[in-house]
Amino acid sequence: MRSYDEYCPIAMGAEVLGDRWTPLVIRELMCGSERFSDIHRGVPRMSRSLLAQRLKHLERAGIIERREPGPTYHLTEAGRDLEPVVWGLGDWANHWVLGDPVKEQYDGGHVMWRVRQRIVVEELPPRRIVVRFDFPAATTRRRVWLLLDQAGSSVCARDEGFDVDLHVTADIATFMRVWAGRTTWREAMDDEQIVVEGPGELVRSFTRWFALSPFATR
Amino acid sequence: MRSYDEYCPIAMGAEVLGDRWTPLVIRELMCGSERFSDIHRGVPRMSRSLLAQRLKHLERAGIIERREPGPTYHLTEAGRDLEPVVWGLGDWANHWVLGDPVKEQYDGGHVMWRVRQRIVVEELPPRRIVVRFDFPAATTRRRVWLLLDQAGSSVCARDEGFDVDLHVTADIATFMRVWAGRTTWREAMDDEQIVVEGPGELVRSFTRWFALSPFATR
DNA sequence: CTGTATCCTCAAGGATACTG
DNA sequence: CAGTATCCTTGAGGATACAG
Repeated sequence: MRSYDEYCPIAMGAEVLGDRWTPLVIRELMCGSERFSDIHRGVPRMSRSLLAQRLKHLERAGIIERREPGPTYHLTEAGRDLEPVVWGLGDWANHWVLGDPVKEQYDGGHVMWRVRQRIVVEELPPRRIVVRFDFPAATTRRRVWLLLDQAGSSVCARDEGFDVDLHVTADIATFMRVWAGRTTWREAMDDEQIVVEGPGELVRSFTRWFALSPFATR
Repeated sequence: MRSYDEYCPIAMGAEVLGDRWTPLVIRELMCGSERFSDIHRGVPRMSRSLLAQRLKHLERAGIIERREPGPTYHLTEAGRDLEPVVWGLGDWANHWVLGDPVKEQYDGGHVMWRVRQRIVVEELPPRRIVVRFDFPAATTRRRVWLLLDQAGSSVCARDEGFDVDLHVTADIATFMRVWAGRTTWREAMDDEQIVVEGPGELVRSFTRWFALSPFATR
């Protein structure tokens, strides 16, 4: 982005945070992604070359640090200091501009990636769990597997013949509204917009380890 | 700006605040400008057509409100709610990225416009005061007049034959550093980087009604 | 003063393929 | 996995002139 050539902190800050995609890259780092591919999974519509470019730029600006081996990316002290600003922007938008999701956002893979980052590992049963999500109305990634494990969970978009423990079938818009805290599990399930099938014990524990968006509870 | 197509408050917020110049336009509104030309004087490197476009966009987004007659522009409730985010961004940059001013920023007109917005009207003598500022090292607007009045002050970049009460001659970089709170009047004057000439009473009251940047004292 | 209209340029960034 | 290289498009926005 071209400089504003103004000696003003707001202008300088906007030069750092104002590049396209940059706030989302920082969001991914704030949400725990450290590896190039993980960051990219959180911002999949951005090209890999552009992500590489942004990471370099942020590194030069002193916001992030690249560590070998790995490599992994981490917020520096300056970057961590920027977190409240980015969360503040999110809180503002959550209050004033977030509406219901629209079709262009119906991406099962993307929601599930965000979901995965929030799984409450401590509440998981002490064994591996596979959950299959079906979002018939999604425009991309209509079927996604969530592989949960206290050691580390992951999201998979290809059928690799897992033994599925839990089946979730959901209207993706409703699912996203629950995730965003705009409606409740109870209401969505009562309306059968979300159906969870599997062993009763798992179904009951589901909403304990499945945490909502960071903005849902604020 | 193209949409990110993500159902995420940070992405939505970035779509509003991420357009080029937009944070600076909001800054101007936060700092008290209401009229099109006044806003533009605060962001003079932006073209007028682009400013018009941004104002419309912000109005559609519910951040600002256009009032007739005038017209004047004002932050809405949503817009005022965004203020802490923008100030937060500024505070962050003030701490982590603001260095000393560089040549591209040596614009006497722009600094003085920012200065004017902060004049402490209550501390002014009860009559009209004209201050002439000379910035020999400035790249644009090397000479600027500040017209002070309890009814309303203004900045003028053309010699209109004023009776000048106070002459300020300054190295613009030092002047900007004082403005930003990175050095003091005392030090700058001791080094003769800033020289204030005029009636003793006015010279002494000068630093009372001349307030520094909002970021200087934070 | 408060914009609008038009033209034109340039560079950001999307798409795609490739590499160590 | 972690990028790089290249090509190519498009639309953002700068410059300028004009209008109510």
